[in-house]
Amino acid sequence: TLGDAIARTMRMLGYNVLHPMGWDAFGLPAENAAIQRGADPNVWTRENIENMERQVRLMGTGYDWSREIATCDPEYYRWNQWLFLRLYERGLAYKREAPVNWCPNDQTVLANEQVIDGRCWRCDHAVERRNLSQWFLKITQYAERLLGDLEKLEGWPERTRAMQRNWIGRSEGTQFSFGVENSEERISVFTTRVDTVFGVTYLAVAPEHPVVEKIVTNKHRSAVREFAESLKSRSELERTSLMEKQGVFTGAHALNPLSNERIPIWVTNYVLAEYGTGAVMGVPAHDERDFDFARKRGLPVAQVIIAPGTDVQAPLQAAYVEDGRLIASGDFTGMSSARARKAITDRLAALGLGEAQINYRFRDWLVSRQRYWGTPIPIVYCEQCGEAAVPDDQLPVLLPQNVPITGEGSPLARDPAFTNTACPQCGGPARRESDTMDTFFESSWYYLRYLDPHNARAPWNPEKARHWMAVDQYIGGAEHAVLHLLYSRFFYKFFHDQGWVFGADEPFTRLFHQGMVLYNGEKMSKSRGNVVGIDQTAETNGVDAMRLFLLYVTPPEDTSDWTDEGISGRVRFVNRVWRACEPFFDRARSTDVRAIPRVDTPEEKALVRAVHVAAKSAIDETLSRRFHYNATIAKLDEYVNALTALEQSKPDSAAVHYAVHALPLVIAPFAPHIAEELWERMGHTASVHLERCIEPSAEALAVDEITLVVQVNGKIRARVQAAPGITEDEALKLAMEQTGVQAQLDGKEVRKRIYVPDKLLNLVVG
RNA sequence: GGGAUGAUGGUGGAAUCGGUAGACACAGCAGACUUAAAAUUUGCUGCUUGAAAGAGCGUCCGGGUUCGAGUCCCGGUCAUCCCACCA
Repeated sequence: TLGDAIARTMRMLGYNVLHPMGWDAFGLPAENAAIQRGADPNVWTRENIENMERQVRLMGTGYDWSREIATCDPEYYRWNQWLFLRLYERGLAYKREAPVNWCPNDQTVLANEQVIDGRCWRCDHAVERRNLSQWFLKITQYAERLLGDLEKLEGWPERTRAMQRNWIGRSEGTQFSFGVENSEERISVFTTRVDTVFGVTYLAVAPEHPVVEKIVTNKHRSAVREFAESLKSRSELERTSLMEKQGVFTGAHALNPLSNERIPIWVTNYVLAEYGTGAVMGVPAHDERDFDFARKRGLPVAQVIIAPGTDVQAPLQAAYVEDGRLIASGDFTGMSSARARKAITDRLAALGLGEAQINYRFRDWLVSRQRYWGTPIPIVYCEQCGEAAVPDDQLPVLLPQNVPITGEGSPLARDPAFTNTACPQCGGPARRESDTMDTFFESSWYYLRYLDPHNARAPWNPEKARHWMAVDQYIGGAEHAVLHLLYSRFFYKFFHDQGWVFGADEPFTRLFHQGMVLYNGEKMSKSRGNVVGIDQTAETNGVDAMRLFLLYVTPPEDTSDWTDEGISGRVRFVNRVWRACEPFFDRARSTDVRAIPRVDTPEEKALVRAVHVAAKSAIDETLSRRFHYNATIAKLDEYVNALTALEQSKPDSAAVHYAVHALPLVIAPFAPHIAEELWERMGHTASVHLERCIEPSAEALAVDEITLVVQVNGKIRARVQAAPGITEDEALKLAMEQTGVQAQLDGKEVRKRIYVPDKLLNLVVG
């Protein structure tokens, strides 16, 4: 509804608006329906699209249906496969074994972005860690650009940019290695606080770290294994948030490369295998986690940083994590933390042991799924040639029909008709990849397909992208901040690098997050059984009243609550509009809506003004990209209230004629049905939606009289009516006549006067 | 722990630049119309005080800047969202 009101207003302002609609149709809901009711996902999805499209059309949304797309259509997903192969050719899609998120309920792996607080974004089931060989997209190669270009996205909400910044999680530090005593092994660590390196009293290593097996002493081997096993059975959720810091000694020691101190190596549960190097230097004096762990394990605390201005210290009661000045740090003693970080990194680099390093918290995007209802990944595995791409001329790799879906294991893997194929290189027997793509793959580029939806030779024509892109106004929920909106930026930058799109390398110039719609304070969902029957509500209240209500309850970025009482105000409004116009139906085209009528009385003048105030509000809210149509609709209320009132007393007034005939034009973007009906009944033959909107006129917006606020010492003491443009002296004269003002002045001297023309006069007295 | 955003009547909200706080609507109350109800319509509706005119208070709390603060600054509380044993 919001997008439609924007598109309609822009169109009536004379812009060429592309307002398309498509269906993100692959994904788990269809597959789950198949499991639960034995439905064919294909049929189920088509039925859903049909029903949703019917409802969207019912709401009077003016999409360009000739550009409609559905991602489950082979016409669409063949280009998914095509794009996947381009990424593959350029090394941006790769298969690798790695610890990944596994949802045991949905029986598939998930991207990190799809794990919310350790749970599956779809079914809320706790996610497990598994080592699996999976397809990834190298989004981390674009980390720096994805992060840096956030600054350029001034049309995006700050919170979304902050979320992406958080998610990318850049951190600058130093990576360097410790030698292991009596071993050739070295253990690399990453730290942002290399200035604390002389305070290292132990090394902490993740249990999965490959070095563990190599360095653990026989005496400690069984304890370490037992510890690692005990962690394996726990979900990531338990490991991170619910468990205390634990650890076991490996029996091995490392050597601090700068101090040559001998330090114990521990395996701990609080070091993550996937971040940084999987190993951390333990500095209890200057890191809260390390302090906590050292205390539990009786490890020494060695302070090497002191707060500026202090010198000797009692034993630390808590970690001192601030920057400061180095002590007991060899050559570096006395330096500030900032200087020391650079100097120590340089020294480590000179020794060939390390270097400055930038780490990102986010990982490559895991795109393969062990599910049926998605785009097949166009790769085959040949016994002779290994992994091979499906050639472009064999696309699309069609998703087979009538595959049994049980919810156990990958459906495609069990379908020999699908998996058995010939190797595109040697022609020998080969097996197709049975995983499908994450649905976010499709949704990362669909906006480009809208430009060229029926192109059979390419996903889109670059010249069309040159003409239309980037998207001027993107509307979507905030829940996609680190999913769809990040992936799309990545894809678009890739397309830009390939020369498939031009100009800015960002797909969405302006982004607006629309709030959710609640029903009586509850989230609408099928599982709660409280989805408002659109058909039924439309039946009782009318579509235009629904549209108006959705825009009116709350500013569009906020969560709105659908209440059955609330909509009655809009139903009344629509009825009032009709009643106000009804008497004019038979007086066809009696008024030129482009000519502002001459009026005599203040009431008539006020009505003409109300028309222009409302028209201006719609335009201002649109062009300012604020979209607070709730304020615009309030002004429509005032417009119609003024019209109804004057129609009672002076039904033949030129102002009433004007206001009646202008009304369809002003409400057209918000209540398109009644607007069209009224327009026709007033004798117009062409659609109101092809008209230009009413251009706000300064003359019509001008007022004859203003209310001047008179303050004494900043407190309001009187309000006086005056003509606009009144001079300060005249205003003062008027003000002094007011008894309330005189009482406050009480003969005191006016020290200062502040005059805001046509608004306010403030008298400051001693 | 870090980050972002917010807090205005019984309710949703308005006040876009520092200049009339509460527009507009919902709910409520009282009246008109009606046999009655619905619909429609008129009036009232931030709090305290007052018969009224009016006066005082009032935008989460405490400070500050300013002639003037819902709006700007500092400190705090609470709420929502994001990240988080990220080294």
